[in-house]
Amino acid sequence: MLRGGSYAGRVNCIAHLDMDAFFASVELLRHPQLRDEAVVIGGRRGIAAGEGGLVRLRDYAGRGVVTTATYRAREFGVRSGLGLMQAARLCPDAILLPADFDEYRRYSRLFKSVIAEHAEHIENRGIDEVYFDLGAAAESAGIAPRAMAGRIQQAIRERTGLTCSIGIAPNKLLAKLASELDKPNGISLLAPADLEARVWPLACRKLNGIGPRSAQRLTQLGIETLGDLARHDRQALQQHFGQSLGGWLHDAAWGRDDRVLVTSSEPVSMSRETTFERDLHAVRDRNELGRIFTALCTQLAADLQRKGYCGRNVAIKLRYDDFSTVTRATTLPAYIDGATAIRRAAGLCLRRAPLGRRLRLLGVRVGILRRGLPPVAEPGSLELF
DNA sequence: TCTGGGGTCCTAGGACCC
DNA sequence: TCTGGGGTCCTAGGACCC
Repeated sequence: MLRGGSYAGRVNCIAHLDMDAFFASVELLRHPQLRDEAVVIGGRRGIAAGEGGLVRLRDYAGRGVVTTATYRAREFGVRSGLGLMQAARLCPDAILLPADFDEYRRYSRLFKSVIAEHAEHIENRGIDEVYFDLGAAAESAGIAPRAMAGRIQQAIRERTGLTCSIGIAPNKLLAKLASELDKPNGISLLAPADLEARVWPLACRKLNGIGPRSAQRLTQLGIETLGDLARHDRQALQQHFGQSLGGWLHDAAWGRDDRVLVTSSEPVSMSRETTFERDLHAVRDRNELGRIFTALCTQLAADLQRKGYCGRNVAIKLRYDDFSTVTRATTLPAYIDGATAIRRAAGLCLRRAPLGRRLRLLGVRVGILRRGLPPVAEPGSLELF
């Protein structure tokens, strides 16, 4: 089934545009007095206001990770994904702000609408990134790609007050890599001829698609840089990582990527999950767990209905106190979008999961989505037959 | 007092059908 | 009766990304 649109025509000059420290920069627009402070976005609901209405990282106690940090905070080693308690050790004086996703989404729509005024074929990559066909945009404006990128960067800055970095390359893989090379507020071109000098010295982990696990396995083979990877025997990589991943790793190190721009897509699944304030036990904390479970199903049903989708696969996710994770799923004969139906199916999944040890997270997901309302079981309709 | 929440895609294996 | 192959649907886990 075709799940959206793509654009493959005459693409030889792709741009990857990445907003600089997006959430943190939006917060600095709202709190300009914090511009020279180390600011960390993160934590969980209900960060209490401290002295002067501000919470310092050292005053925070509880679970949670850094979502984003300002460049000032990054100087202390604070990065996305770091536990807040660890971040507090590195930079106790940093200001901690809760995430305001409604506001970030508003700025996201704004900067993307600015790009859309200059470029036609745009691929969304989440809240703060896009790919687009810079070659076509530059051609219709009658200027060089780099000048076009500068024009868009400037327009975004004027309209949003935010800076971004743009990578320009013949394909998405290299464009993504390029946008990281000169952050913040940079523009970088990466041509195939630059591979040896500018790409191969980089750590494998820099490549979009090589995560912590693959990087570790590469290290075990003595492969640290993309140059090491490029020089490694392709067959040997395929022996080690499998036909598909091994081949991809080798191609990627050589800057080869023929993915097209995906300019529209339909969601595959929607989910809600929550990490508890403290670990809960399925039996001893039965009531509290039940309330949270039902609330997740209710929120998920509201999400589906607001966006106009129903689905027929329901899954739950459990994370135990040792951070191990299990999932249980069930596919239903009919599409649903209601809280009660989701709760019922999710409840059956829960019964199939091990509940002996304490839980730190519970999640509910609906998949096999379809646009529209679920079929209504009309009372008495069987009598027609 | 380590480790959020929302996603996508891939793989392996089993059930079932032809 | 036995053997085998291909295709589809489904579950569970895992890697990765923003």
